[in-house]
Amino acid sequence: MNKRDAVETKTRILSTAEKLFSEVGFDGARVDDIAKEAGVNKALIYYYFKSKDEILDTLFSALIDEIKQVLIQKTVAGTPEIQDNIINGDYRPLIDAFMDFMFRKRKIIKIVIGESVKASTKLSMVMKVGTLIIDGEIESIRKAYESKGLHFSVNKQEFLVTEFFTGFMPLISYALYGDEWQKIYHISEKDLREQFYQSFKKTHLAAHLGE
Amino acid sequence: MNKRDAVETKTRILSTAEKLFSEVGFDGARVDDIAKEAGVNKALIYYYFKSKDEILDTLFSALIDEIKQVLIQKTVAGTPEIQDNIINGDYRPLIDAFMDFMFRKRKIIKIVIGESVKASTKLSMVMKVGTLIIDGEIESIRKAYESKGLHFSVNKQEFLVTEFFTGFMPLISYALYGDEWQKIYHISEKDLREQFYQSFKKTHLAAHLGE
Amino acid sequence: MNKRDAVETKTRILSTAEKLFSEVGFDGARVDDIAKEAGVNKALIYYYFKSKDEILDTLFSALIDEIKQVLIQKTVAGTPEIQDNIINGDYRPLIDAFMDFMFRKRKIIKIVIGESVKASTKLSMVMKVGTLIIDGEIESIRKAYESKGLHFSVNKQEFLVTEFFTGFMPLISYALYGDEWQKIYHISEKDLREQFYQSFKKTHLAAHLGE
Amino acid sequence: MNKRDAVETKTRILSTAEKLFSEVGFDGARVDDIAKEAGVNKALIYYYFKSKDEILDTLFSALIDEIKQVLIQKTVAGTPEIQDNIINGDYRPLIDAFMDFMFRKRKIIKIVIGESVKASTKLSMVMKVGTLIIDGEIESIRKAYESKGLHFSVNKQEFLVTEFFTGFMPLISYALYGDEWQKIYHISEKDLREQFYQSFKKTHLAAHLGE
DNA sequence: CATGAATGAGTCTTCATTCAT
DNA sequence: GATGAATGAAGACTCATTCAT
Repeated sequence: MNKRDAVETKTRILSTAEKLFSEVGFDGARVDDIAKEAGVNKALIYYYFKSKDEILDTLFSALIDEIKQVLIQKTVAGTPEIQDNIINGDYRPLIDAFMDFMFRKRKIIKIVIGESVKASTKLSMVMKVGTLIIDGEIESIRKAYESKGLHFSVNKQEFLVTEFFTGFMPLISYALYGDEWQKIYHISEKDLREQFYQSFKKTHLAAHLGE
Repeated sequence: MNKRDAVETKTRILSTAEKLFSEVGFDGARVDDIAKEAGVNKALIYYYFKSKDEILDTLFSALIDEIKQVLIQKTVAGTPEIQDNIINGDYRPLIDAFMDFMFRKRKIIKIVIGESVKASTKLSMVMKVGTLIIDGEIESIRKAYESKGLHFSVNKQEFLVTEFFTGFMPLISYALYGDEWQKIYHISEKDLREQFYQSFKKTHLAAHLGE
Repeated sequence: MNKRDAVETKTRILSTAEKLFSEVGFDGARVDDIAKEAGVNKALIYYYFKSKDEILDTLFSALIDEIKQVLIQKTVAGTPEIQDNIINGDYRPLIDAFMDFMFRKRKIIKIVIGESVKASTKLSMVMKVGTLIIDGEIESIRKAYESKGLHFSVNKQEFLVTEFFTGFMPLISYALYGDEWQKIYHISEKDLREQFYQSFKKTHLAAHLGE
Repeated sequence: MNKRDAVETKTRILSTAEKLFSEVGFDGARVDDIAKEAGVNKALIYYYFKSKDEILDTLFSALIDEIKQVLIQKTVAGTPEIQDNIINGDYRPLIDAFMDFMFRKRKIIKIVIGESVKASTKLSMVMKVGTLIIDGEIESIRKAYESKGLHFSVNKQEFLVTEFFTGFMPLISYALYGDEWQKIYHISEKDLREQFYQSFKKTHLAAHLGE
């Protein structure tokens, strides 16, 4: 096997683990099953990863890296258009980008949430990621304002609470329960997302606008 | 041992299980530890419950029962005062009652969320409970309106999406991460709750008022 | 409960145990199940019997007692008619009595055989019972002969081997597998028994006659 | 470890299980003890076998395979000499081969009988094996006759009953209780076998000859 | 006699992890 | 890189038996 194959093998292990962790939880997933479903020998998993925990850590790190990437791309390093939209209160493109990302990553998000509710966890990944995103958001908005010569100030603590509980968590919830909602109410992802966006707009975003 | 003791023993097992499940997750909790911490013989747990799963089911059922109880008490069967408040858009007492309940029940709520994100779960408890609560809410509001000879109508699907994702889930999030937030930001429960309420008011509740 | 009921309760426990032991083996049977099926409290079983083993011992003792009873009644203490038959080589009534008994007792016989094949068992019940019966048989034949002023002599060891392996064990086998044979070959107990008797007659009994 | 070792390990587990099952019964045997006595890690047993039951099944299958092998070798595919013997009514070599086999396999035969008397067992192994052997026997005799231009006919049902209860079961009994008999009556295997053969000859085989 | 509650000592089975090749 | 074999440490669940009333 050449390097490309090796990388591919490791990736296959990771995505299989992601799938299984999201389906049955981290504790519920068996390394045996990951091996079987990934089509590799179990010992090989331990060749690539020191432990089952390290697989999870790798997935988490990758998630955080991607989030940073998306944040930078979609906000801070966003096009002048995006920045205009933000100032004009048209968050639609931003939210859409975010929802795309979240929906695509819903498997690992489920894992993160599943792990975060265990009290044993040190600093919950959710708060870690939430704070990360919100900080990025603040920065992005500030930058947008500044690029127009405007000033943006905010009560950090108040802002955080609002963003985390009424902005970030609803979006996360969409990633967690969107699938199920579609099934129960026989609604397409597109339609549900539109409904969600309307709700989000008239609640969370309305507050943004109002400020 | 008389009947009272037996009931007490079973209750002790249940609350110990609730505690451990919430701390390390359902899979992470050991029946041995539940027994040890509850001060009972392990076999006794299996005398009262067919399996570890049945302990969880019992906790879930009890939660749902309590929620129904609270709902009825605080809304549909509420005092005229409560009903007046609803019509006047003063949801504070209602929300407070709810947050009290949720904060008190945060241990089991964490378990529910932890289990709900596993795809294997049939109909996620969260959606079950969420729908239950929202239906109760609708009924309560309708009843409040009708008692004043007013009419209350709502687009059910739209209402559900809004209530679930931007109303129910933020409240759940408060139960999930309130503790951690307090620790990280060195803020008391009372203060955090006030902040949360203000955020909730200017986002979710504002939409209610606006309708 | 008066004494009659108490006896009845104990009997019910015994017959339920006999049934379960024969169905799933001694090890496979649960005291819990005996209690449930007998409709008594589990602790009550321990009031009547010191242990699960003692239930088995009681069943075994009762079996041996009954065998002795039957033997005496049907052979040694048999009517002159029976004794005539024996001398004339007409074992039919004797064999019939025996098969009746065995078929009726097939449940406990299954238990005895099941236990006897465990090497750990001290002296196998089977050999104990087998020897008991064969000794009785010898005595009965001798007595029949003597009552007619005839003499009956036998090479004990040779007789024992023949009686045990080609006489006693086929009869036991009938008790063990008669039920199943009926089911598989769709044959009534009456017909199977007739076939068995013919086979037994032309093999084992023929040798008796020939002597 | 190479493949040869692996096979050897699995075999060791099987023969240890066979030994223990025959000593204390299937239910009485502990997987822990099998592991300890086979000198392997307990988990390794579950690497090779899905469950304790599967160990038993494997032993049973192997027994049936061996029986088929012996049958073919000793009868249908037997030498002309063997076939001559059968026609001449000299079953000694055949019976000897059979008794050798049975005595060698007495451990697993005890297990089979022990399990077969449990009503829960589907189609009792004993009847399965018994029928298998008897069918093979019929075939072998028929073939011997035909090779000499002779005709062999038989009433199947009658033949089966005779062979099973007065031929097969006494032989089985010898495997079950031969050991014990030797101990009780202080007789060598060789002598007991001779006695058994004489008894078998003048009962079961005499009927064969007479036909 | 009778019972619900309680227990100690297993018993099978699982699982993350490692070893030898 | 890759694999079949092997292992230590638990884990859920069971069961005969006893206790208190």
